[in-house]
Amino acid sequence: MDLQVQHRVNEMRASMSKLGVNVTPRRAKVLETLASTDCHPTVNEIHSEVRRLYPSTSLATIYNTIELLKEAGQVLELEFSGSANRYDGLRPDSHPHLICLSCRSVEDMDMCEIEDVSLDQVSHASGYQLVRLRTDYYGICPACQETGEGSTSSVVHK
Amino acid sequence: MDLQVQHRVNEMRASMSKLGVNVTPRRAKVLETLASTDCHPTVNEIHSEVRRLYPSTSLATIYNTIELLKEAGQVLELEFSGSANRYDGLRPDSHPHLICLSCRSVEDMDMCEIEDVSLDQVSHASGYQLVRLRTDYYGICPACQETGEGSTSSVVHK
DNA sequence: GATGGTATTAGAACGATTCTAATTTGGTGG
DNA sequence: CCACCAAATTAGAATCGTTCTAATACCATC
Repeated sequence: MDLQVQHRVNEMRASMSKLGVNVTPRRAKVLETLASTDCHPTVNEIHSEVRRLYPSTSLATIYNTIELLKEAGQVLELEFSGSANRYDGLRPDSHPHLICLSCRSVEDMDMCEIEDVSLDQVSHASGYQLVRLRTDYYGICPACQETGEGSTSSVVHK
Repeated sequence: MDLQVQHRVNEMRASMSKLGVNVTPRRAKVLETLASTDCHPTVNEIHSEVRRLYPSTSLATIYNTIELLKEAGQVLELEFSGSANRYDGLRPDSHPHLICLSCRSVEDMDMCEIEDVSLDQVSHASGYQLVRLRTDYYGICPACQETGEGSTSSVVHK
């Protein structure tokens, strides 16, 4: 396993242990899967991956583990109503994403010149106790533009 | 009907007509419902409201009308995976919201000092053809803080 | 080896959304 | 006034992601 992945998995483990949750082999494999990709996998994708090692693993275990990770603040959940939620275990803090309306890819957006307004700032101004921020840009990714997928209005509005 | 509401409904009608969609009485009532509130209603809430005038209206008509409004770019859809989507017909352009994790309220966030990074800017830097931006702040609203709903970690993480 | 608590499983239940097929409506031309 | 057509609408089925439930498996400790 890549050293960086290993390091991130250890962080997650530590966080869970601190909550009194014990990290079983299946759970560990969920952590590793999340720490190994920046593709923001769905529960099903994680499930498939865990099954390669533990073929009898049920979906419930994945949902369960993700719930625990959420409680530990170690995974970021991106909700979608029409399709499956996506999860980011590499960077559980709030950060912006680029979402392709055509191929449904989700990638981190890292632009040095973009600075998110801090939660503290908005908390103070609004009176809310804020814990999280969602910032997602929706459009057509460069790859889909090339194949012409991004040119019809139906796709854009889908 | 309030003049401002009337004005907004007319805008929506015009947009739909331009697409060749005709605005039937039931559809008009959906528009009016959306234009009359800044509470970001769910499909069910709109359905109930439309039923007060046309009791036989089915849910499908509401979904259908909202789909048409989306195509016309006249409603903003806020997706949630665990609960029903919310709709903003007053301001169909991308704008930030404050979402309470306790009472599930959704309100517009209007802070003059906050300036969203423009889609054009991010489009240029990322290579995406961007059409929409989602910016939502999650936390506990002032009302829920008072009733102590915001103090338990379970609520925060729910 | 028995006991108790946690983890896990399979499948049922749930809820929002979408789909489908049948019916209704409203306008147009005979 | 009626027949006809296209669009709108309906009720209910189907779908799909997620959550719940009850039973079973696992594992440490006594």
